[in-house]
Amino acid sequence: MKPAFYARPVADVARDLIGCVVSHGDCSGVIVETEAYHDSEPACHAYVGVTPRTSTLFGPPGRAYVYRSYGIHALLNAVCEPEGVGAAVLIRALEPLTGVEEMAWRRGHDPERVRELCSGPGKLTQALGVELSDNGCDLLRGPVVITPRDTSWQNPEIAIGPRIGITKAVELPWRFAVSGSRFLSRPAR
DNA sequence: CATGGGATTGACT
DNA sequence: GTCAATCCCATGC
Repeated sequence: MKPAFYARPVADVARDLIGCVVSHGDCSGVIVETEAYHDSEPACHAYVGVTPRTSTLFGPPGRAYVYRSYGIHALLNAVCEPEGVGAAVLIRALEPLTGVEEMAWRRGHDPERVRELCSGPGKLTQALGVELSDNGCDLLRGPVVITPRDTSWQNPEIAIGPRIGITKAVELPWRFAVSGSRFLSRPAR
């Protein structure tokens, strides 16, 4: 993934991240679901402006924004658009690729039930072992890395719809998911 | 300094 | 379908 990839409109990056691979250590998965967030709309954390929490979002693109949700889960985002704009793509679901045994162990699950390993934004960070300390890490250098689509994922069929689990700016069609994938947090429209 | 809410999940009725 | 867990941090006094 080139640095310029992330310095574009966040919804474009969200769409183009579908099919790319997220890795952490020996564990990895193909991105099958994303959502875009931008400081111009109230569902985005960056809507309130630059604070200690949102400084990562306004920082250089191509970094990880990791935050704690509901006091329990870590959620992984890729910071987008030029520095000074607060925008990021939330990674919502992965199709497990490598390190399945390790991910199942972290999730306290049977490795056979691959479908439930990374089918949600909180699940995939737990499976990969991504934590709050990974906030701000360079997605080109790691520890969390995103790499381009494999040849088998060159032209995924993508379903577009409204974002999930938010109460503001509910109408924006900024959720992107692989049509018919069995690894989504929720089925695509 | 106190308070309230949340980009979720899993357990339970 | 309902609901609690749990903690960071933005906001307001």
